[in-house]
Amino acid sequence: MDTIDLDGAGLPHRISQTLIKAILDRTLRGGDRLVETELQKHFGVSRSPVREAFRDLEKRGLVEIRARRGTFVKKITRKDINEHYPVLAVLEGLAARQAHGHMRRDSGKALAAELRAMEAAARTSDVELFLEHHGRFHGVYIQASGNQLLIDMIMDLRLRGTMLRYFYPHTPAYCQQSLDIHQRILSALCNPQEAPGQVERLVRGHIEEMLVLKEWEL
Amino acid sequence: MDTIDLDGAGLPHRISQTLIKAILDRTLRGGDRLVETELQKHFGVSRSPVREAFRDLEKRGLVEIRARRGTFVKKITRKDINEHYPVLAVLEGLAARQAHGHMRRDSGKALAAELRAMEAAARTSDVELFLEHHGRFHGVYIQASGNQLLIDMIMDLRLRGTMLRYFYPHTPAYCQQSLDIHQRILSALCNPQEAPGQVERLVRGHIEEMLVLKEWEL
DNA sequence: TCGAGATAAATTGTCGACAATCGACAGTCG
DNA sequence: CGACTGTCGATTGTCGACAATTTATCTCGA
Repeated sequence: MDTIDLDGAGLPHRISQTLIKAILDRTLRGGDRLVETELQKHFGVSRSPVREAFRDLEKRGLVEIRARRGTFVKKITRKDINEHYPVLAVLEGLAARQAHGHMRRDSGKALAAELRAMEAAARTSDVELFLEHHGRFHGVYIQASGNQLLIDMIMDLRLRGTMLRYFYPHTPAYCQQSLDIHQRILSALCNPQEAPGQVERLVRGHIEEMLVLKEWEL
Repeated sequence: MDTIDLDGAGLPHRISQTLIKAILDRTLRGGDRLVETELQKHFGVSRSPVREAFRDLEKRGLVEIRARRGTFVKKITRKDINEHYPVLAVLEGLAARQAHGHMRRDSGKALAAELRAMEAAARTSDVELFLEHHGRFHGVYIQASGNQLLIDMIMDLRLRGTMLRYFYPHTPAYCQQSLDIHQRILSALCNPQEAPGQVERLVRGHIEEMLVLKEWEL
C-alpha cells in the first residue's frame, strides 16, 4: 500500500470513512490489527488524526480498542448476530410506528419507488442492487420517524449489520420472498386507518425473521 | 478550581469519569463549554488525554463536539425528552422479554429486594433513595436479559436519562404510585407462565408513561 | 452612536519526539 | 525437559510546540 492523498478539512473523519469502507468491503477482515504507525504513513499524517479515527470506529462498533494493546477489527460471532437483530427489530418497529403517525405523500411515493426497484432487481436476480434498494426502503420510514435519537441509533446498528451481511447468503429466492412483506409494510404505512401496533408488528417481525433463517455460515 | 491529582493508569478514562460526575450533578451545566487548556491545567496532564476523554463523553451523548469550535455540555430540550423515552421504553421492554425467558432464582430475589427497598424509601418520602433502588430494579432485568448489545445501549441511554431527571420533579406521590406497576412487573418476570408479550408491554408502558406526565419544567 | 473591516487573542487541529508498556524470545534454574 | 525471569523490539500513551481557525477586540468611517 502506498501513501494516499487526502488534503482538505476533517482529517480524522476522512480517515475513518476510508477505514469504514475497507472494513465493510472486507479489505480489512475481522480480527485484523490496525497499527497507528502503519496508517500514519499510509495516509501521510501524524498519529493524532489516526487515533481520533479509531475512536470514531469504536463508537460505531466496527473496531475494538484494547488499552495498550492495539485496535482490532471486530470479529463477528453467532452471539453478535443473535443480539443484533432483536434490538434492530424493536427499534425499526418503533421507527415505523412513529413514521406512520405523520406520513407525508412524498414518503409514500419514495417507499413505492424503492419497492418497485426491489421488484425489478429481484426479477433479474441482482442481489446486490436488491439489497441497496431494500436498505433505502427501510431508510425512508426510519427518516420519516423524525426521531433523531432513534435514527442515529438505527443507522449505527445498520452499519454494523453491513458487516453481518457477508455471513448470510442473500439468495435471489429470499429477495423474491421478501417482496411480499415489504408490500404489506408499504400498505400499512400509507394507510392512516391502519393500527399503529400493526405497522410496528409487521416491521419488527420482518427483521426478527433474519434470526430464524438457518443459512448463516460462521 | 485547583489542580487535582490522579496518578495511575487510564488517564482518559479517569478524566471522563470525573467529568461525567460533574455533568450529572450539574456542576457543569448544559451549554457550558469545556476548554481543553483549562482542563489540562486542572488535571495536570497534557491535552491528549483530555481530548480522548471528550470523545468518550461524546460517545455517551453527554457532550457535543463541534469541529474547530469546542465541546459543549449537551443542553436538554423538550425534543430530547420526547425522543428519549419511547426509545428507552422499547429497549427495556425487549430486555424484560428476554430476561423473562431465562430468569434465575437470584434475579427474582434481587428484584424483590429492590422493590422492598423502594417501598421503604417511599414510606419515608426519601425520593433520592427511591430513585437509586428504582434504577437498580431496572438494572436487574436489564442485566438478566443477557444481551450485551442491548445492555450497553440501555446503559448509555440511562446515563443520559440521569441528566433528564433534574427536569422532572420526582415527588413522593409519584414514588408511591409507581410501586404498583413495579410489583406487577416483578410478578410477571418471575412467573414462567406469563406471556412474554405481557412482560414486555408492562415495562414498555411503564417507561412511556414518563412522557405523559405533564410536570416537566423546561 | 452604530456597524464594517482589520487586527489581536484564544482555542482547536496537527505534528514529531519521548516515555511507558506489552509480547516474544532467549537464557537460566529447578 | 519444562517453567520462570530478564532483556529487547515494537507499539501505544503522553507530552509540549507549532499551525490553522475561530472568536473577541479595536479602529475607523458613515
